[in-house]
Amino acid sequence: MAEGAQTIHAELIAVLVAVTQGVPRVLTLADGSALPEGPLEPTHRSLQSGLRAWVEQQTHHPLGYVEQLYTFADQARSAKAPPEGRSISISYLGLTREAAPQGAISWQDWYRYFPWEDRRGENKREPTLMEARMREGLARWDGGDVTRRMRVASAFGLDGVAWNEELVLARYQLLYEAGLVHEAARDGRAAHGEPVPGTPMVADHRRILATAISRLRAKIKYRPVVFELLAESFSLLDLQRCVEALAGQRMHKSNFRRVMEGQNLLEETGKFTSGPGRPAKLFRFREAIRAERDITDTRLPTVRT
Amino acid sequence: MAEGAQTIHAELIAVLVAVTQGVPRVLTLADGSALPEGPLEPTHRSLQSGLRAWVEQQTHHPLGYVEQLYTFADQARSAKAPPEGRSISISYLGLTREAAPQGAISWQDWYRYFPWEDRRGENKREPTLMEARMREGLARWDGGDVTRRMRVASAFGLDGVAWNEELVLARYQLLYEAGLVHEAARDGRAAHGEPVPGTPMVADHRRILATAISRLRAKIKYRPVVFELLAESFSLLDLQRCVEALAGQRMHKSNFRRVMEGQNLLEETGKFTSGPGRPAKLFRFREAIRAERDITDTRLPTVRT
DNA sequence: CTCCATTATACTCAATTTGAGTATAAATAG
DNA sequence: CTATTTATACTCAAATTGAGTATAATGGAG
Repeated sequence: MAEGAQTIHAELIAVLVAVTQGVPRVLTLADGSALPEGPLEPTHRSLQSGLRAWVEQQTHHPLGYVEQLYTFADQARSAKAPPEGRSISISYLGLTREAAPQGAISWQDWYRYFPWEDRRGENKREPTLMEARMREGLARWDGGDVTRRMRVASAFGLDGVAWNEELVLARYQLLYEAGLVHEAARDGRAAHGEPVPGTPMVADHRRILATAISRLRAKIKYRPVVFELLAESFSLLDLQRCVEALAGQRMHKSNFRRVMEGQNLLEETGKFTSGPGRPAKLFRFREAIRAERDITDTRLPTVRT
Repeated sequence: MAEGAQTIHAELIAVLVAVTQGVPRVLTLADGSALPEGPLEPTHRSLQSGLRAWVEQQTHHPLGYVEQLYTFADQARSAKAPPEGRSISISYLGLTREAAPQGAISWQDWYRYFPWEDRRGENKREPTLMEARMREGLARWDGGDVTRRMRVASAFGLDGVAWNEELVLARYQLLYEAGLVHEAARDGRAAHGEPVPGTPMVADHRRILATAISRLRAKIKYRPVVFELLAESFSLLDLQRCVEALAGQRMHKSNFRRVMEGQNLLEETGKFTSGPGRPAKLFRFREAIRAERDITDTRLPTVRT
């Protein structure tokens, strides 16, 4: 940080999220191994508008909410960069609804990349087979070191620490350091056991995805952004299922209702669902909320049913 | 976002914060009108390490905590950029302790730029003269428009809405739109009254500072980062004063103690303060916490004494 | 040495918010 | 018309919060 400019190559990377029938999905290149990215065009007024334009052209669907995630410029990233310069990647999180993918892109269940992050199926708290294997590998890595052991415990909710669904990145990072994800082997790290299940991605894309999930899981707790993922009108259960899909955790039904209804975020449409069981009221988000998304608080109840 | 690279100029901008005797301060160029910035050097391994190196060289003081804030690339910013290309600015928030400034830099009270953000002095909730003037200007701007009026109310805590200290950026943005800060006039916006008190800064530096304050005020509530601003050992009152300085709000003493002591973040040093009044226990932050900053939760009590 | 101003620390208590249930209502499928 | 399914309404104890009051330990003034 002193004098002189240099040639720099800038790319945008997008993590586009949709939730379809209880499955949180992310837009990827066709085979699911990479996030969509492309160079920053001179024609774009701003980063945000550049990204918006590109996404809407690709997906033919409006992009509801966009948020900047992180900017990377490590030299490790500059493989594709000009010889003398370096490459900067600016990543974004975008919320949208799923549309038929065009061309070489496809929607993938994000838990495909992070199977351990989906805890909606768990009942009596018997660890899954996968969890058991993961713990073994991590234990082999900590090898009794107290600091390491504590990091593992607080990230994965062991030794009496509660599971925190926001720590997606911390968990991925730890698995990477322990050599338990494929990317670690690829980057030449020592492994401490079989890789944990979960599809790898190109370069650091899986880490970027983890960052996005962390951010989103945190954000839905205090800002009304979930509604960008839902249809125009929805029942309280639809809303709950959507939140649960993102958080990877089941929630208490009555409490969820109580919290949501007490916040003046929703208004009734006057219509009802049909189908098996008692019809549910359909709601929509109050339009004023959308305009003040950045200012309006939201609360969500915590875990389990 | 399609093909072709271009020449891009990248800069780092730092918002360095320290708290000295109840005053939150920010490192600026000597006259206080700009934040320190400089081009990204090819020698830096990563953005973060580049910033760290630069800051430590300038201030001769270690930089405790660093966090990326936001990356801008609006064409409005590219005045200094190469003719055909554009300029990207990556901004950072850093926490440190104040040291004698070297060369052309100086520490400034951040409330100098945002006088309305300091509400520690307020007692009976009679609006300040400044506040009254500000409200007038904002009312002139909303001109009865319901949406505008609501934005103002929720950002500034009017019409029964509670003041939210995190909305620093929203408030600055609103004042800018209403033409009530100097930068607005400079950029050729229509004014709706006298500019509100508060020193302007070059380009969008004041907005960046607002972003930093927002982030920091939010962060101290859930991550243990305050201790980067405190001396090695401190009393509970020192800690409280530091948090209050950042939040711009006074807090309830007993409740502050209760929350801080119930969290296992602190450990006693065995020493005590001296001076007027009963000596206070001196604490330090548990070292393990520093290592797991990104994982460990913190809670803070809310407002007022 | 005593009293006072000053700050620290310990308790108290009501109001609210949470977590976890149970009970009742309104549909559809056979 | 009965079982099944989902929605919605209540209940209740535990925990957390907001706002105080009471007591303890200093240094300084007289």
